[in-house]
Parts: sequence; structure tokens; C-alpha cells
Amino acid sequence: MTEKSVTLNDIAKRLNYSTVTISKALRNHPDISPQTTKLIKSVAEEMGYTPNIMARNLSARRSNTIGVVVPKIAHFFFSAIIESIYDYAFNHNYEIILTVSQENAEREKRHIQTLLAMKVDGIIVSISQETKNYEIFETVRRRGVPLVFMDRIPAIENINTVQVNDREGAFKAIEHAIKLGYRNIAHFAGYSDINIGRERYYGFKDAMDQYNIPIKPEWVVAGEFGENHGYDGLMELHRQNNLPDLIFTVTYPVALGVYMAARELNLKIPDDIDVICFGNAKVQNFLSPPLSCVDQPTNLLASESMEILLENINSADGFEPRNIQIPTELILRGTCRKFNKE
Amino acid sequence: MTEKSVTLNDIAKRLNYSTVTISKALRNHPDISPQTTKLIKSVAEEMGYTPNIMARNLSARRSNTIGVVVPKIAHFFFSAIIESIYDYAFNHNYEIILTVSQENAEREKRHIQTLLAMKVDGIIVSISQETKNYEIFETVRRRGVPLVFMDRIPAIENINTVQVNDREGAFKAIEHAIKLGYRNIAHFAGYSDINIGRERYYGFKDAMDQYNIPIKPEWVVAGEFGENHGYDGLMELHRQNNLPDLIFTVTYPVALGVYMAARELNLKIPDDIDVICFGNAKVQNFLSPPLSCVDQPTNLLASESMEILLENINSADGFEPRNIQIPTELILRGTCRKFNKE
DNA sequence: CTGAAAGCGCTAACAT
DNA sequence: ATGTTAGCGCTTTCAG
Repeated sequence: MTEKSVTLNDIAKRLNYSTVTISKALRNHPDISPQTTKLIKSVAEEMGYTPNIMARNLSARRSNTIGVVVPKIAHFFFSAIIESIYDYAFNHNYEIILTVSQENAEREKRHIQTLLAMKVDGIIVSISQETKNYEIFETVRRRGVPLVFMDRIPAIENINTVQVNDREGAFKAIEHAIKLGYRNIAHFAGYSDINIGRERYYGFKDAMDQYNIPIKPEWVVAGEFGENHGYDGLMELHRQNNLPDLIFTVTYPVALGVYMAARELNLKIPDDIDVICFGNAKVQNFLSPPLSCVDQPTNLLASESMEILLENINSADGFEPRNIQIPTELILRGTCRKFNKE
Repeated sequence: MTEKSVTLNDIAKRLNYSTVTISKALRNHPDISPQTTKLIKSVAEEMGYTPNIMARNLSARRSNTIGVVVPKIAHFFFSAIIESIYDYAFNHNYEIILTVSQENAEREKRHIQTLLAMKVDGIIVSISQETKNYEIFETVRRRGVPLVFMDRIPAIENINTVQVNDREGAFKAIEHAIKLGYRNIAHFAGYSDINIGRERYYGFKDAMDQYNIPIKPEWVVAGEFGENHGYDGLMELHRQNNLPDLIFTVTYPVALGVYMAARELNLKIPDDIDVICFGNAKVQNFLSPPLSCVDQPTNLLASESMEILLENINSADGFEPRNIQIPTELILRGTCRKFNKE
């Protein structure tokens, strides 16, 4: 019934060759004559041979596998990125081991340990919203495993990073809003431990400062990156009877949370309260109203990360860490557009 | 610099034990005395030992790893399912190797071969929209690797399946529409080779038949599961000047495509043309208008699949294939609700 | 309670 | 062009 999988040895015996010859032939090693190679391949095929990747990796001391750690996947931003990563990996003959931290630092750490134990050739990580201890990344470095941080980046030196220009992106959004006439602007921000929380806030602040608009502390509310933050945030401001005219949210899910709360409170977007967010999702076009945002090119984030990682993997030694910044673009839709206010 | 990772042997030498003792101690084998175990563990910890999973698996002939093949991930349905699968796996100490076929049968096959080569303990697959050749699944069976099909299921015998009650779900949606007074109903369907295409169509047909409404062949248009199908479909019907009053789409992305086309054509949803779809995504609540749908409980689909798979893996032999059907629920929002028509 | 021997399936280095 | 030897790091008998 359960047929035992055929090994190099099985083929060797059948053909009266050594396993080495078989192994080489199957990998097109020039040692082996074309005819023999052909013969061996056809027999392998016929016998239904599949290499045992565990064994191969163990022996070859490289796995052709890349580990990925992301905080979430059921959000457009990450699922789009992951899809691109898979694509890139497929085209370059790499396997991906994807792990999900669920925004939990402990879990993130365990995942990275597992990836190390699996002897992945390199790791791409987007840190969780609560990651504050960076020891594990030191461990990775000491092990000599190439590492690229993408989008969510810890504050440590000498690392590969691929990110969007968060500060500039946020600045553009707020500047646009100000030019539209907005003054009462709130920011539902991320925590400042994490780059995207910090930088997007700075971008917001840059713009407000530049146009001499005072920032109301109660209107800068730091929190997580999910719907809850947006929902709770708006609910709270409403309870305080302290609503701004516009809310700039640190991520798209936070904006969705604002939409939820607004519906519940019977606030009309964008008339009663307007929204603009960082991060783009195809569906935002079809929200009611369509949501304006700062676009982050997910495919570029993914491909740049992979590219740098593979370079690092394939550069014997002394690879200089690279830091890539990808420009953002402001996409205007139903919210935060002048004509809505006319 | 690049520090070599520490092995059982390293610990053994340091402690003057054999590797076997170390190995056993680390796995809490009763052979080893509690004190020795404790000592060994602390030293292992101190030396920064990480097991080499490749080696462990090779030797233990099981990987504690499950392979997953899905057609897409940047769609809410799949990303939600995958997240649940990861969760379940994490709690049961399994690793997941996720692969994405991109709706491509060739790629799907290669992924499954890779998973076999990686010696995964079991596989969950949701087949691509174009998979017609089922040989590879036979191969999996012959290898004795437990296999569960989820949501998208091929027409073969004696397999584990976990799916939603597609026919009933579609029926409920159409029946509801009919009771609302709709007669001119189109169905943007999937291809009939695949269960979800076929069954959802049957559900549609059941309802139309039961209420004696003739089905217009031009209004049943089969296609893929992505946005394009919906977009092209509506465009084409519009070109033919042959618009229905309601479109029932086989998936949520297809409905999105309809939204896109409708916007372009200046058709108002739900007044000019109404939409209801199979498959739920949180964001549908915030579309304009909110989209009614047949809900598929993604977490149940995921957990049932994992549960059956693990059972199958752990049942020595003679496991009877199981077939799970999960009931659906009709969720009414902005579209396909009577009050819109009043 | 501890360890020696053997082997998982494969590949790299070195013969022949 | 082909094979021999050795070993990747771990676990599973089986002896002591």
C-alpha cells in the first residue's frame, strides 16, 4: 500500500551503478557521460524518484529555503507582499517558509529560532508591533544568517532594510490636507518604538510645523495597527466631544476601524469627519466613500527585499548592509479631496 | 565571526557524555536521570544550542511539517484561512510550508512534488481553477501521505474533504432574491470542472427551477474566480444591451469586478443593477453599497481541515476518508435587500 | 541510567 | 567516466 519512496540507492542497485553516479547524473554533473545521464534520468523518472530534500540539505549544508516572518497575513498589505515574495522565490528556485507572529513578540522570537533550526539560507522579517527586545536578531547575525528587515524595522545598526519613505509619505498626505484648508487634524498613530509609527508621526508633525498649525496632544493617539485602534480612537474622541475634522491613520486597517465607528456614531465621512490613511488596498476604491491614501508599492518592497537577501546570501563574506527607501505616492479618492468640501 | 552552530556533539564533549545521552536528555527521555537532564539542558541553553531540524527529521522520518497549497493568497478568503491554519499549527507544534499555485495547475503540481520531497507529514490543498489532471493526487496517495482537500475539491473518490455547503448556500441567496421580486437574475459562475463552480451553479438552478423562472443562457457566464471575470462579464452584457437586474457572483472578487465595471458604466448599485456574492470579507460591510453574501466560516474550514489531517496522520493505518460539510449563512447588507427597492 | 553501533539519504573530496 | 570513503547531525536499537 504505502509505497516506500525510492532513493538513489534503489536506482543504483537496479542499474548497477554507485549512488554517487546516480546523484551526479541527476544533477547534470559534467562527470557523467550524456548517455549515462540520460539513461539514469529516465529510469529515475520511471521509478518515480523524488529526492529527499532533508537529506540533500543536510549534506549540502544549504537549504535553498528562505524564512519569512510577518506580523499578520489577513491584511491586504501583507498578503500582497507575501504573494510577491512567493513569486520571486518561485522564479529563483527557492522555497519559502512563512511564519506569522500575530503581532506577538514572543511568537516572533520562537519563529526565528525555528527558522534557524531549519537552516534557512536567509530571513526576511517585518517585526511585530510589540517587538522591543532585539537580541534574537543579534543571534541571527552571529549565526551568519543573512537578514533583511522589511517595512517594519527595529532600531539597530548595520542591518539590511527595505522600506517606504514613511516620513515623506505622511508629510505629503498632511500637506495636501492643509492646502485643502484642514486645520483640525488628528493622527491615529502607531507606537513610537517602531519605525513606521515614529516616522509617520514625524511626517505628520513636519507638515503641521511647517504650516504653523499647533498639534493638539489629545488628537495624537498612539496604538496598534489593527481595526480596534481606529474604532476605539474615534469612539473615545466622540465621547470627549472633541472631534477633529480629519483623521490621518497610520495604517489602512486603522482607517477601516474609523469607518466602523463612524457608521455606528452616524457620522458621515467625509462630511462630518474625513479620513486619509497610510497604505493602499485595491478595495479602498470601493469603500464608501473611497479612501485616499499614501500608496506603498508592495511588489517593490517584496522584490527589493528578496533581491538584497539573495545578494547577501551569495556574497561569500563582507557584505555591506544595504538600506533601500522606496518613494510613496499620494492617491486621492473620495476622502480628503477638495471637491467633497465644495 | 560567523559562529558555527553548536551540535549535540559539542555539548557531549564539553560534558563528557555521549551524544546519545545529550539527545535523550534534551527530549526528556525517561532513561536519563532528572539531575543529568537538568544539567545538560542548562549547558545546552548556555551554549546556545539549536537542534538541526533537517537532521532530526531525516533521522526520525517525520517532519512535524504540513504542506499547504492554495491558489491565491491576496484575497480575503484565503488569507483568512491561511491565518487560521497557521494558528492551529502553532498550537499543535507543527510547521507549515505554504505554497501558492497562482491558479496554475502546472505550478500546483510542482509544489506538491516539492512538498513530497520535503517529507511533509500531510498536505492540505485547495485546487487551482484550472486543475483537471488529478494524477499528482494519486501519487500523494500512493506515497501514503495524508491529504485533505479544502473548499476547492477535485472529482475523485475516497478523499478527505472539508467544504462549505455550496449548493445550499447558493440556493438560499437566489431564493431570497426571488422572494424580493427579482426575476432577471444572472450568475457569473466558475467553471463546472471544479466543485465550487458546479455546486454554486446547481444551487442557483435549483432555486430558479423551484420558482419556475427560466434561466437565460446568456446570463450564466462561466469564468475564473478573479476580478476580471466580473468586470468583463458586466461589460459584455452591457455591450449586448442585455442587462439583468441582479448578478449572483461565484466569489467575492468577481463581485468586486462587477463593482468596478458598474462604476465605469455609471450603473448604480443596487438601483440599476444589484449584486450578491458567495464568500464574505470583513470589508464588504464598507463597500458602497455594502455587499450581501453567503458567508463561509473560514476559521471552521481551516480548523476542520487541520483536525482531520492530524487525525489521519496519527492513525496508523486504515483511516476512513472523511467528508465535512459546513453550513453557510446568508448575510444581508446594502445589496439584495428589499428596502433598497422601495 | 548510559553509551556504542548503525543508519536516515544525500553529497563533496578524493581516488581510480 | 565512475566509484570509494567519509560525514552532515540526529535518533533508534540494543548492550552494558
